[in-house]
Amino acid sequence: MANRQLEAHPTGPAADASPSAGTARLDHPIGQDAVPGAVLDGPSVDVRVVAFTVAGGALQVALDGGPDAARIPRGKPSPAEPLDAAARRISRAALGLQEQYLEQLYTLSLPEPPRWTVIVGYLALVSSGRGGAPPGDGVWSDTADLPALAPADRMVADYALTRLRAKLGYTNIAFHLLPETFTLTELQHAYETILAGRLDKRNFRRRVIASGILVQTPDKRRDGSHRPAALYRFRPGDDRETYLTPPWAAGA
Amino acid sequence: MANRQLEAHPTGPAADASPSAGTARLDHPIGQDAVPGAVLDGPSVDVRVVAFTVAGGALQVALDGGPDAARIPRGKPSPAEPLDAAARRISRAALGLQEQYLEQLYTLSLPEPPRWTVIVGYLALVSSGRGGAPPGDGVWSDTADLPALAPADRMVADYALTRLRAKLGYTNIAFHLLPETFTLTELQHAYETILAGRLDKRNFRRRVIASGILVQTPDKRRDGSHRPAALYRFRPGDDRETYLTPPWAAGA
DNA sequence: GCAAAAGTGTTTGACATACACCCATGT
DNA sequence: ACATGGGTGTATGTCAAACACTTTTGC
Repeated sequence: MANRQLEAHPTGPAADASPSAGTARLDHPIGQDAVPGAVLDGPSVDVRVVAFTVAGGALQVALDGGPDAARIPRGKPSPAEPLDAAARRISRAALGLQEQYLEQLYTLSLPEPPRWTVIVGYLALVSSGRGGAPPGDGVWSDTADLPALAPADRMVADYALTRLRAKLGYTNIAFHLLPETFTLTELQHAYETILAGRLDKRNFRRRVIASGILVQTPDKRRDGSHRPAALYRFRPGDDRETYLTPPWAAGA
Repeated sequence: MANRQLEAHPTGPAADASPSAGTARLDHPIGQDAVPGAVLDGPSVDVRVVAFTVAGGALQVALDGGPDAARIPRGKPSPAEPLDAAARRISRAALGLQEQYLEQLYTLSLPEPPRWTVIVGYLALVSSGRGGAPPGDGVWSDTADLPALAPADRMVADYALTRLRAKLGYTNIAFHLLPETFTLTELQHAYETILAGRLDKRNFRRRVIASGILVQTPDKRRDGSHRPAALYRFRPGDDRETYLTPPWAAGA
């Protein structure tokens, strides 16, 4: 059944990026120190973190694995490690910085060779302040122009983007994509970038101010030959996302 | 492999129904040349289904395992089985009927002895038409008066209830708890039972009618010494829940 | 003084809420 | 005729959407 889903993805070249292709997959989750011929009785658990940031007016996703074998950052949780902790660790290793938001998305089971794998997908948001490219072979890749991905990676990435867009409508999640201080115009641009649409300046400002999650700093930003913009800060404490993440998520 | 047999699994039939139970793991991708005593490097995957129904004016949860060891119905997916399919199978085995709604909730990893376990939690809704008690040692237990549960079970159950309540506000999920035809008063009572609060009759009817998800049947129900009530039916097709379940969830 | 982005209010329609009485039936 | 639950409409407030001009700065 799951195979049908995978094969139904008409991504074309994506098929070649499938985990089973090529020999250069030394970092495959189970390829590390597997005892040849050992009985592997449970599935391999694979935590995959789809990390977004906003840069250059575009929504970007962190990928690693090099340009010809792009992959979503991933890793295996150790038995004693909560899944959320594993996702945090993987995210930080792949990005070289702290994500501002992390949320479990969905879990799926793939019967694919070389091994039964349970994939736990996570969504991470990274503030655009942390600028540069991720360390190692990681890159930030424009969501509008993604390289070929393995079908499972593409599913997880597509779903992460869907959820990110949906959550923009009813949460304050977008603030996690901005640097510590920012102007209202920058905030609005972040929304517009993710939603791929325009928003009314006055209505946007009214709503976001009325929501009470912003604090205006005394500082202003002088940007060019025009009036300087007031800088705002995300009010600490209103931080935690609420009911979509279980209260006990700390132990996940 | 032997460890799998040791894992407490009093579900009886449900556990035995798993294709992977027993010794013949011939379909395992790389387990063909099994070496006894080898390292068990993957976790046990445990799908747990929190099934709700409305009966007797109360919200109830399906439990099995007997009165002194009440547990949430559970089972193990086989490697080739999508998690959603496993949840459906477990749900039907435990309830002896088809659930009307099934949604993945959250995945957590427990280092607890006797073995590393990854729990995938599901929410199921059962229409109150299907009346009686579940088969075997299963019972419907009032949510207001739950027996003692293992901590993990209680977390999953509490979270399922939280999500159910939250989703009532912005989805049509509650229709899955009702029989095929029902009166508007019954529908309203279901909402009130779950939310533990009163709703205004006229506003409730106006909204639910305006939403367009109901079709009035030509029939009426004569109930007592009062005017008969019109029977409604949940319009088919508006059925599937939308953006909280991934589009590819069929393969999960 | 002009270009360029920041900032600011009012009007309008849609929707949620509060609220009370008549209707159809069985006894 | 009366008891019981089924069924209906109106007035009010809240909130989101549409819409255009003035302000501050650098050059």
